[in-house]
This record gives sequence, structure tokens and C-alpha cells, in this order.
Amino acid sequence: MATIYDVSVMAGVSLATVSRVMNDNTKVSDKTKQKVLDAMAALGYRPNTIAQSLASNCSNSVGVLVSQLDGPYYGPMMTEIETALRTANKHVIIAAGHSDEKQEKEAVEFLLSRGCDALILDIEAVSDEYLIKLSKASTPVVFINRYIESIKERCVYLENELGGYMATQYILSLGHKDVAYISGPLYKLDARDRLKGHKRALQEYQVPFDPELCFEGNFREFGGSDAMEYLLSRNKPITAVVCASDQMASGAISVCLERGLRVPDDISFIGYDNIPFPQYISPKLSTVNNPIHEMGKMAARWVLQQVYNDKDVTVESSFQPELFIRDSAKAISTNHDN
Amino acid sequence: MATIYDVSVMAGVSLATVSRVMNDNTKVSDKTKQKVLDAMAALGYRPNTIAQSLASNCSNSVGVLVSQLDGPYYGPMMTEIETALRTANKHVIIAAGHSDEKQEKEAVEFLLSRGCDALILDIEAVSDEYLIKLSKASTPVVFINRYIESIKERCVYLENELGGYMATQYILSLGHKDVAYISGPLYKLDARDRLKGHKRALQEYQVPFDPELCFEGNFREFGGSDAMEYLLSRNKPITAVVCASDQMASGAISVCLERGLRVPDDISFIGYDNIPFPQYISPKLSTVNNPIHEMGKMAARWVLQQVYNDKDVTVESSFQPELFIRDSAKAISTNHDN
DNA sequence: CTGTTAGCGCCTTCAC
DNA sequence: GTGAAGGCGCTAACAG
Repeated sequence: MATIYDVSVMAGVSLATVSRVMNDNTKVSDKTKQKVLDAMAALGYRPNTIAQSLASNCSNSVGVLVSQLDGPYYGPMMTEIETALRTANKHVIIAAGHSDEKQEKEAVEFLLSRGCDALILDIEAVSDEYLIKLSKASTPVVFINRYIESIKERCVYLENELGGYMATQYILSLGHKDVAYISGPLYKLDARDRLKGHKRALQEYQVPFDPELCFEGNFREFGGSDAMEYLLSRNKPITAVVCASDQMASGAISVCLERGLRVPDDISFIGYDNIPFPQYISPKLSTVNNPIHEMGKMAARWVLQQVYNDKDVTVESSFQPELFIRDSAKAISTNHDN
Repeated sequence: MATIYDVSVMAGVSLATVSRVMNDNTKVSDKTKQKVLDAMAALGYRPNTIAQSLASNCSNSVGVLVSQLDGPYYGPMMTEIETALRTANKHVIIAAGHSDEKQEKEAVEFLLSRGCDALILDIEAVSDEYLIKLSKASTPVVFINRYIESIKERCVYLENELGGYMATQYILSLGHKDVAYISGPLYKLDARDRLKGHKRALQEYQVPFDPELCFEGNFREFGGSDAMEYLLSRNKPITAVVCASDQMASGAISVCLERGLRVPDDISFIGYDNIPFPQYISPKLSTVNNPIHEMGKMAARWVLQQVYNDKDVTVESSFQPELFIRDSAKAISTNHDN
């Protein structure tokens, strides 16, 4: 592999000049520049980014930590991050934290030791204190899906309380009174916020919250199935189920259909996240939009702006949920009693 | 940030000794070793991996290129790769090629210049020649989902022709004769192989292949929807549809359900890939298992074995498809005619 | 505009 | 078993 030295010899200039044409920050005469370019081409020169990183103390790589790499949720986010960053010629190094405190911390250490210029973290199991401390260290960090008051300018998040409210408010506006709730795991802030919004809507409509009709799931399909089995086993009337994720809604619906319940005729559903798949099932799932890809893009922009001094980008940190009404919920008046 | 130098001073030993205890390749007396370890702990020392890479000419990072980061397909694969590699303390640098030749080549360049020790490529749009040339360069490369005879020892792939055969054979064994086929994009080898297997099964059952009942989709949900619209518009009898991906099957099924067709009573379906979601819809999709996560794991192992000299792993390159029979297809005899 | 010269933080012979 | 010293390939002042 040719080095900058080989190029400099071939072009008859100094190392520094070659370095200059590569980074074109200092002016180099067109003539020398061309000589260098020719030499590079002739040698098939490719800069050694490791050496560049060491010398410049800038690795041009940003670490991205997500809970998991599979599933419908993080893919779109990663896509946006990768696209935005690679366009700016930055590398993305990924790690998965699996919602486990130990693994998340290890992953952060890992990314930090890799010399990442910045970290984008969708991190769930660690404490606020840990993150506040982390944010004070030398490597800039931005958080997705997490809101911590004292470092809110580093947080990119969705107004989950509002989303939770909107979902339930919609169901209640349809006349439902016997509504169950399938929650996400309550150690996660977004799950707690969505539930909070749910309760606020209930209160507004003066419908009492029944703990027996609230089940803590895990955001996944099978969590929704388990939840639905449980709810049905209560033998209480249920005309609608509000789910804290589309995946859980899908799992729950599949249980209902298996038991011969018709959706939405016998029981209404609303999900949360607006992942692609449930748009292709029957009935098409009504849900709350979660602009996860936008949030990914925004986190990447934050890094570009704060770390790489890109002036052209604007960043926004708070995102609004939005109701997407499709076919899985209908007004109670036309429902059959159950 | 403390450096190896700070540690050496604090421990009262030389740089080299510190380096030795880090890499524990040479023997160091337990006493000095402990001194060094203590100093490291006291200083909160974290090795600079960039410097390590430059000096050792080994970046401890492997580049992974996939078509896309979202969707149900690559997530499981990446999960396995990330887990296997991080366990071995290697970094994963990702890039997306978007099934576009130019982008794929750029991404490879990008990964190469990053000094990756090896590349894992799920690459679709570039020619065999390009890959053969690439495999002769100094950076080891392994391919997923691609079979090239002359470099087959670097290929991890699924027997797609067989899978295509199995899906159709199953449908035919159920007595169907009017079977449509929704193919993947034919510039992709796996799509071509699956179609080939489909035709072989047809031939075996002496059912003629009708080009009018074969539609080239894109492996995605909307590709399946489009395909189904097209097929239905032919006004030919169709009692079963074989789909080259679960996503397309889902899109196609949703079109049928919208038109009031019952699945599988009026029309049978079989998919391919066995992605999680269609297990939670009604009817549960029968499909061909694609052990994509296994293939990811295997590619990671190949790298561990070939590049990092891990003796403990065994690698296997060819994977067999498997039929997963669920509820979306039934025997023709009980079907209503349409 | 261009060349010279120190490092960046670590690994790795080579001696002792 | 341990220390000294020369790079790895490149960037970044500092001169000129």
C-alpha cells in the first residue's frame, strides 16, 4: 500500500504538501496540486485513516448504541444516521446494548476507547446520573429517546406522554369505556410516559383506571400476545385495547382473531410507533406515529453541527406524535356488546 | 486522558512493560504486572485503540456492508455479527449499499480505507468479477448471500434453488395447479435461484409455467401488493401464490383480503424467509425458513478464524432451507373454485 | 505557497 | 523478565 511518502517522492514535493492537497485547507498552487493528484492516481494511493486519526486526534467516526439491531424499530433510525454521517464522510461504529445496564456501559466504554468523536446513544437501562456524568466527559454525546432535564439540549425525544394521551383520547372519543392498556416495560421512560398520557386521557373522560386491565408487556409481539391472554382471562368487558407499541398490538390482535373475536367489530385496537408491517395486515392498524427515523437524522445532524462544525444544519430536539387513523378501531355505538 | 507513558511512570516501569501487560503475550513477573494494573486503575487508563491500530497494523475492526439497515431481513444478521465480533473485542463498522452498484463500491472503498481487518459483504449490485478481484486484495473478504464458484470458500449462502423448489413442491403436493409466482428482482441471484427452483417443481408435476402468472416484484410489501393487483387483473384462475419473500406475501395477502378473498380458503399462499412478523397475522404464513442470523454468525466466525486466528470456531458455508408449514395454504380439494 | 520537523500513543524488535 | 529506541502514516505548527 502506497503511503503519503511514496506520493511525495513521485510528485517531487514534500510530505506536507501532499497532506495539504488531501485536506485542501491550505492553498496549494494548481500545478503542484495536479502533480500530487497524478501521483496519487498512479500509485492507487488510499489514505490510511488510522494514521490520520492518530495525528489529528479526530477519528471521523461516531459510535452508535442501540438496544437491538433487529426488529422494526431501530432500523429506520440507523438508516438515517448512517446516511447522514456517511454523506459527511464519517464512519459509524455500532454496538448493541440489549437494554442491559452492564452491556450498555460496556458498549459505551468500547465506543469511547475506539476514539469516537461523538456518541449517539439510545440507551435505556442506565441511570440519569450516569448519563449526566457521561455528558460532562470530553466526548460529546447525544441521546435519543431519553429526556433528562439538566442536559435536555443533548436529548432528541418524542413527546410520549402526549402520544399516550392521543391514543387513548381517540379511543375514548369513539365512545369506549371498557378499555384495557398494554404497556411497555415500565423501567423504560417512554413506556412510563405513554402510560401517564393514557391515564390523563382516562381522567379527562372520567373513566376510572382499572389496574386489572393494564398489563406490563415488553414492546414485542409475544409480549402483546401474553398480555391479551391475560386480559381476556380477567373476564371483564373490554371493547378496546390501547397498546404502547404496534408490535404488541399485533401480538394481541392475533390472539383475539384466533379466539374468533372480530377486530374492530368486537374489539378495537390502537397501536403506537407506526411501524410498516401492520399496514399490510387486516385490519390495518390505527396508531400513533413515532418519527424514529427523523429523530435518528436529527441526532446525526446534532453531531455534524456540534462536533464537525457543519453550519448548514439545524437541529430540533422535541418531536410530536401524530394520530394515524386506519381500520382497527371503530365507534362503540356500532359495536356488538360482549 | 492518561497514556501508556503516564502509567509507566506511575508504576515505575518502562513503556514496553506496560504494553506487555496489556497484551499479555510476553511473560511479565506477577509483581510488576500488579504494579502496572494498579497504576492503570488509579489513572483510569483506557488504551487508545487508534494508536494500537497504527502501531500494530491491525485495526480490530471489521466492516460490514448490507443493502439496508431497516426492514426485517438484515437486523437478525447484524445482531449475530455484532455479538460474535464484540465478544471477541472487535469493532463493527457498518455501511449500507442500497443495492446500488456505485454506492456499494463506494462503501467498500470506505470500509477499506478505514483499515478494516476484514470485510463481511452482503452485496448485490456489483459483478462477480469485481468481487473476485476484491477477494484477491490484501484485506480478507467474506460474502453472505452470494455464491461465486471460484471463490466459494468465501461464500456463506442459502441453497435458494432448493428453497424455491420446496415452496412450490409443497403447494403442488396440495393439489394446486393454477399457481402464480411473485418473484424477487431478477438482478439478484437469490431471486433467480428461487424462481429456478419454482420452475423445477412445476416441471416435476407437469404443470406448465405461465409467464403471465409470474410477476417480478422487489421483495418488499408494496412489491407484493403491486404484484397481486397485476395477477388478479389477468382474470385467470389462481388457487395459490408462491412468493419469493414473506414481505411480498404479506403485501399480496393484504390485497386479497381487501377484495374479500379468503386465505387460505379461496387462495393459498406460501412465503419465503420466515421473518417474525407474519407469524402474528391471520392466517399465519407458511414459509421457507431462511437462517439469515445463522449465516451472519457464520460469516463472523469465518473472520474470527481466518483473520484473528481463533481456533475454536468451525465454519460452514452452505445452508439448507426448511419448510415451515402454518396456516396460509391448504389442499385444493377443499378449496372453493374461483 | 512550500518544506522541515516534531510528535500523536502505542508496538516491537533488539539488547541487557 | 525488562528497558531503550525506532518506527506505524499522517498532521500541524513553524519557518522560509
